[in-house]
Amino acid sequence: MPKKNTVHDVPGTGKDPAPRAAARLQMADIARLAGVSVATVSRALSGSALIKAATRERITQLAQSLHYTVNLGAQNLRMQKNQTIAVVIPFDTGSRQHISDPFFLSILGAIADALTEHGYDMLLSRVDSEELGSAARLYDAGKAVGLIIIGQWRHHDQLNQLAARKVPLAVWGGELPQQLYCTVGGDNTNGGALATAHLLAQGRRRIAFLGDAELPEVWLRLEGYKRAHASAGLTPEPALQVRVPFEEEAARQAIERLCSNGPDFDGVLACSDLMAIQVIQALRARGRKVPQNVAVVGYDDMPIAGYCEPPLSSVHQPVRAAGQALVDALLTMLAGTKVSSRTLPVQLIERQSSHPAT
Amino acid sequence: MPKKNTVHDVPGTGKDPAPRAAARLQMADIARLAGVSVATVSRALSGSALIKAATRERITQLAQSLHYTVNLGAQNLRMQKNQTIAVVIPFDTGSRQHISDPFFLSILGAIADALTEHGYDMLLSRVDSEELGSAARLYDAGKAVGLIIIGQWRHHDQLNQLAARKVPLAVWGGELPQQLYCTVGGDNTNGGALATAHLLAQGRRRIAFLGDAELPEVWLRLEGYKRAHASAGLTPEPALQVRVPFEEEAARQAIERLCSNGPDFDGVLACSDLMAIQVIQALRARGRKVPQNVAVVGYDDMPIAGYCEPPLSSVHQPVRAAGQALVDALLTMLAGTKVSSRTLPVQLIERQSSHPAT
DNA sequence: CCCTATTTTGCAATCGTTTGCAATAAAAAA
DNA sequence: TTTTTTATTGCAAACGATTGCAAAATAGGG
Repeated sequence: MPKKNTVHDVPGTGKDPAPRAAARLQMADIARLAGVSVATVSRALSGSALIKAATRERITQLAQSLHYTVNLGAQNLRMQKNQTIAVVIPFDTGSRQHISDPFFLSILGAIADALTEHGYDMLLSRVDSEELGSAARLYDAGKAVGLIIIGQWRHHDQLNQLAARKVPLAVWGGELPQQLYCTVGGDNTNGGALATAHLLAQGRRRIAFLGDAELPEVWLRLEGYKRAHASAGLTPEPALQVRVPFEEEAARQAIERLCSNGPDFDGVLACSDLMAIQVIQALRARGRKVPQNVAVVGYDDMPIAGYCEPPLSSVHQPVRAAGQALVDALLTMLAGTKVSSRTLPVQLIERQSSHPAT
Repeated sequence: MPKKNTVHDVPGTGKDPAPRAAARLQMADIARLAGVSVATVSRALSGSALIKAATRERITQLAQSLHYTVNLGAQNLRMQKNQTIAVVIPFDTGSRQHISDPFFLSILGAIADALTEHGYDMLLSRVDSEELGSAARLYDAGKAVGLIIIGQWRHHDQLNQLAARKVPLAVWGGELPQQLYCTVGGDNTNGGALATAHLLAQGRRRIAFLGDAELPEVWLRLEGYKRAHASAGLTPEPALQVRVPFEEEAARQAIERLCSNGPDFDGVLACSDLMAIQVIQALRARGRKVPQNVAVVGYDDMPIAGYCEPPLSSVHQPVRAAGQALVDALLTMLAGTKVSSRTLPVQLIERQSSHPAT
């Protein structure tokens, strides 16, 4: 059988009986149309000085008018390059809803922008956080030259394994002791400390901490919480440190449990704004006033924080800078330079949820 | 001359002779290690029955232990296939913040899931909405086989041009008259009508409509708003239809202007939850109570809607279904079947922001 | 008008896979 | 054993681009 599969169906021609998808234009087509060889077309399109200016111009025009663009797959193959970075958003089995946390989404936007700026494409992929290792699939398969992983969750070890395999990797999260990979993250310890100190300064003495300390970032915030207490010469009550996962309704339930059984409290540090908002609502439902009876501070300082009722105090994370930093880290890594983890400064935004009514 | 041009020049590095990026493993390596030809490896890894079971097993093991995966770029090239879809999020020049609207982000998550389910990879890209045409770059360059565009904004025409060029395209947005491309969207007209009818049923008679009617989706909602008035035998006052772009603070300002100058109103239909929340806050600041003085309904029904104070009535859009539908539409289109636009049902979720206090 | 520089162009090999076909090895039949 | 079949494997030509080198075309000098 002859090489039949090289159908050069010029789009739109004739009455092709099989409604094939408009045959892709390729360099050979342009070459034929311009009456030159593919080599010439290739050089012309890449602006090589070897090609006579007139020819180059003519070819460029032609390509443009036909909306021809070199096939990046083939180009990458030949040139051994690849301008794609995979961004991985892990989700928890079962409640696969992490992507809905506004914070992760906004950092995603920041990363997208930073990558675009550097001329990279972004491959987005969700993987089960239990199988973070499989995040490297895209790397192993050569679809991406590096990985940015949003959140380390409880899988420090898997990330370490990836790093050990020399997979280029930048992770949004907290810096941990035995860490082989590079992280970029907000200063969680300081964030926790700032918020706690602020609440203490308001005279609150029984501050509940809501978050899942199994997650490195949260654990660090808890450290800050403890540290702030220590600096004030206080010891926080363990029962006030409540394990609350990043899940729908979890914060509300936690508060309700706390109100019913738990020790009393007059302040709350929640590990996300979403949690904080639920807390406020739950407290309201119980007839406790915010901030009069209980002062509440959230985390992340998403846009909604400013629009709540009462406006929510929150620890601001520098999202745009974070995206930039992650991308920078990965790219310098790819350039062969060793990079160390970075901690970005955070800032407490005080609003009414943690102030006596004015 | 020997094939010397395989210089793995790491970008930026000057004269480093050694520190090359961990040479990528390829099929030839596996072949050498297994003592067979690449053809055999290729067949073994694809599970061909031509290869003796024992050999196949041995090769598979070897590849696995070395974390080898076929290079998808090369594979795609050879097999003329491509399992990547580009998802485009347009942003407005200047205020490049559309991606921060929680709604777009959550639909993004839904699309990601649907694509993963079908075995497609997702390339995320942001483009200036003024140059929507350039969204096709990824398609022309063969990096993606089709496009999903989130929001048509004010660029119906550019989308039509893309469609005319036969770029496989599915767009989240409203269905318009002269439309060549396929859209999937919520039933905006009905959404607008439902919300308005609800407000009318609460006895509200002067309902402000906040949104930018230049956007097709908003325009359709406005149609619904008018239709609902008509069915009730009423005529809405034009001055109550306020043009508010999807921008930070815009809704607040609009409400303030309305309170100061504009005609009086006792109900508001806002075109996103974010707007609605700003509205509530702005009204509060003016001393007007929600819902007693003014009833407010939002749009999208994002998770925050339920957590506001008061909880926000909103028109729920089926985000997950939307993601699925977009992906389905594009994939059937790619399969060669013609698909027509789809309108998904929406649902009014009544909460306290539009009810008399109970 | 011929010969040598200098531009422009094209040939062909290559990137990492897949796959039709021919070649080899093993098994079955004679 | 020799011959025929039937399992296994390898060769080599694609896929759509890039690029070193040589060939062709043009220009410059006698």
